[in-house]
Amino acid sequence: MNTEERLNLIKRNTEEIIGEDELRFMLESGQEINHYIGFEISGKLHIGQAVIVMQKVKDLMDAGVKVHLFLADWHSYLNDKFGGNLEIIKEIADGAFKEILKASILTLGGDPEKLTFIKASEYYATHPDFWLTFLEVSKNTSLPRIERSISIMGREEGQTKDFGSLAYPPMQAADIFAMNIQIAQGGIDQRKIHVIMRDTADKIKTNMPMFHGKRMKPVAIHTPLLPSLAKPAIWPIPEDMNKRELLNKGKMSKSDPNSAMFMMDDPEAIRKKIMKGFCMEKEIGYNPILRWFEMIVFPREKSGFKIVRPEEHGGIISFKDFKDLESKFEKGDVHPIDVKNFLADYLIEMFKPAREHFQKPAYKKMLDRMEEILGKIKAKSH
RNA sequence: CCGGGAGAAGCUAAAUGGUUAGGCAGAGGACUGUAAAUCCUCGAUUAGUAGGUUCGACUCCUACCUCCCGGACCA
Repeated sequence: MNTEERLNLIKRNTEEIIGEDELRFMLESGQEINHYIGFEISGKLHIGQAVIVMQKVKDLMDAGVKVHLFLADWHSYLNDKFGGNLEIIKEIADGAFKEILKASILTLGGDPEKLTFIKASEYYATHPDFWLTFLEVSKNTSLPRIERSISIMGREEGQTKDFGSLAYPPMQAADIFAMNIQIAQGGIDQRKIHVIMRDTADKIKTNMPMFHGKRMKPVAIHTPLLPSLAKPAIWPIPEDMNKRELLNKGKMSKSDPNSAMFMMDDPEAIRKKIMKGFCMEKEIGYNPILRWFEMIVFPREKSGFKIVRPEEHGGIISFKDFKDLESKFEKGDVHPIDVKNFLADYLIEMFKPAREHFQKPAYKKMLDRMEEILGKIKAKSH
């Protein structure tokens, strides 16, 4: 693969890349590039993470980048995951959660053995100078900025937060510096923190961001968020609102079981969730189902695909690319049921490896154990 | 630590001490070749916890817990 091919692989299906010049420079140098993406330890990964985010991890692997999956156990504690129980968080991080990440990459056709995991708590224990970097980031960022960046933790604005949660953004930035990362990956919701990271990069002295002897700001790669299939909060959407923007805002939430889909969902559950999806006939402005085609199906079916329907509903119809699907949908040549049926079948087939992986007793046990813990925490908090 | 306020379903919210309205979300059904919209149906053996007063407590009292707001302490 030449530089251009590697760059294109890294860039495809991203929302944005901050620092493309640096990225190009690094690729041209031929030197090893360190990537990282942090995961909070929560329950199962919804497919926005397992498919969209992990596909980018695989792209980076394929482009010859050294990828690292950062298990952010301390961050999860700060963000009250698993009832804020750090011991449970650590256990899940080493068990079910890591296994889910491996299964994701397996499903996407990658080699789980090539993934490098780093657990935050272990990293901090062996790298005490992390904390000086943490202070340096903190010292060079304003309080309002930290507060603004904190919405990524899934909190509403104005909601009360403890002081510890303010440590989260500088920690995340310091993680990147301390581990000598050149590419920080995340969903577009991570943007504010990554910008803080890049803005403070020049001020850092202890773990100066370097690339083979040259000072360099880490690059940020952001993937789009897979929208929830639920109907928008307001419908019909007023003329002056940007439908696409709204669609991205309605991201999937794990806490809402109906808005989130998981790779290990059984076929009936997948089908049901797709069928429940909001999908207006001929509406292409706000249509999460079509957006899923754009984000999941077309990147994998580069030469297009066809939908086989009963004769009374039009018979076989094929699409060469997303625009083609959109225009046919807008004209009413394709019905919501047609695309829903196809999408359900497609996802059921696509997630088969993950489903089978977690049917193996050892892994199933891990999942069950995690569900059990989550259930207990839920019961306790009521 | 002191003072003040609050705690009712997933969220929100009314009811002079008389046996928990309503709204949103959710579930089921009808109608659409999906979903949405609309229409029907359902949902707390129960009010932060534990006691007490009373014929009767969400409502009054006491203690404790949690959260919010002030103040004190500033070595």
